Amino acid sequence: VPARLPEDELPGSARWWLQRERRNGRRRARPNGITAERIVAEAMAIIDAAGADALTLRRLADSLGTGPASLYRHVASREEIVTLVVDHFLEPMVTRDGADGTSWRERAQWFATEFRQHLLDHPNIVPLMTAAQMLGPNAMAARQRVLRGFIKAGLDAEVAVRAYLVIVHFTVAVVQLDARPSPKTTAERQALQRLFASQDPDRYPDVVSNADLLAHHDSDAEFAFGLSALLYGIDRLRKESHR
Amino acid sequence: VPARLPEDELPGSARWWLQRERRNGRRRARPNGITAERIVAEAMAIIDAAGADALTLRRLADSLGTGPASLYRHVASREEIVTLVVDHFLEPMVTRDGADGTSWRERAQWFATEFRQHLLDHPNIVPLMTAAQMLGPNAMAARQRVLRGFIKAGLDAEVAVRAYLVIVHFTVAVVQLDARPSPKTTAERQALQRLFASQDPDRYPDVVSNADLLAHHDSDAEFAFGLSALLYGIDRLRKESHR
DNA sequence: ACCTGAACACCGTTCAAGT
DNA sequence: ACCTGAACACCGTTCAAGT
Repeated sequence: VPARLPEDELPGSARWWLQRERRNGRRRARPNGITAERIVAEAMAIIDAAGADALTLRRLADSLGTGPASLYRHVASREEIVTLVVDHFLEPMVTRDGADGTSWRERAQWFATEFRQHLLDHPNIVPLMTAAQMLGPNAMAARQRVLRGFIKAGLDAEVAVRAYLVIVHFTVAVVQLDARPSPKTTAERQALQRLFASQDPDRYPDVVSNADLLAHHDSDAEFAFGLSALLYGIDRLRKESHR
Repeated sequence: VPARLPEDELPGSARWWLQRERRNGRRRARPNGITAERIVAEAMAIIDAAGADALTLRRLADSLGTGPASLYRHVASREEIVTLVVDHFLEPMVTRDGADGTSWRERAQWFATEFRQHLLDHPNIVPLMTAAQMLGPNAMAARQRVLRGFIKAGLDAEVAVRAYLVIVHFTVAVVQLDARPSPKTTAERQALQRLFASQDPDRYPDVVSNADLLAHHDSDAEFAFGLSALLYGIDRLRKESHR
């Protein structure tokens, strides 16, 4: 069993990111073509293609034409690679933009929708977002972009921060619960409907009689509904704080 | 590499639960005191105490006084154990009740709050909820209880189902993103504040100037806010469908 | 017939030996 | 000084050998 670092030194924690510069100064000798960046990019490709479980240091090293031991010159652990992959994944959220010169609600709608789409485009990354705290450089840049947009559109800083947090959490959340192992193919939906319908009608009458509704739940609609409810709520908050 | 079952045979999927009875009929000889139930209860105890990563078949077998191979007489894989642990965890949600004879909003508030508290009481289980589809017997019973309550309180079946789904998803989601590896100790909060404050003020001015707000985000408040926004939204939905 | 010790095919990580 | 093959201490799972 490897000695465990103090909790807050875990890759991805605030302290870990804070000390990253110093650590990287020490490390990072002249490599033989392999860099942390190439490792992270390749790791993300493997995860995208085959899922997080398939990300093996042996397979990753293979893709890069070395042995697993060589990776440790650029990266401290598998956990660190995953942390860096999550930040790498967030990179497009920095540059993408639209919704300029519009209301904060339109901006929020745009941001949430584009973020959700990016998550849906990389379903194998989604489970990793749970453990991630989104404190890397790309996460910071994306955070700045969204906060700036909200503030420019007239939100108080405090409301902007709360709006940002609740929207990010809600979006990751809904995608997460929706991008679960069994994708909703027609066959899977039917199995789900059958499972609900086959329950004991004496014990679970409402599950049985609503089997269709429960099985055919539309995640796009749920996202749209939840988001609009949250934005509506934030708007009420905004009006209170303006008074 | 073990041959991979078809996707929908994965433990926890609708098909898997549907075929469980048949499968269990075949298995389940007279054991020597070890049962699937004892395995699941002990597995949950280990996860509660030491986290999901600590759930090792060797350690689990040790706790039960056997070798790892013996577990395979009662259970097909580690994955199956985890699936059963999640359903076992949901058991208290079946029996707990309050808020009888009240409005659907009070019931929803009660249910969401008690569910969140149960999740917060078992933080090491929370990450497992992501992959879980909550289709086991206890999940079914809890589903029935909540739907029944909503319908009794006057909601249409369709609105009740949507309300149930969005509340469950939102609750798991917010707890999930909040129960992340680094619990929010004072020290961790300070590190977080320092991280935001130490960003480049030219590139991330709004992150730097709002470091305090970003770091001191209150998850109880966020949950309360999000939930009330969702309930308000459902109420508008309800009024539309009643018209 | 039931149970399980020992083995198999993997892991992430370390470190001494090579260049 | 840098790099990495080989080894270490683990996994989940299987199966032949024991009772």
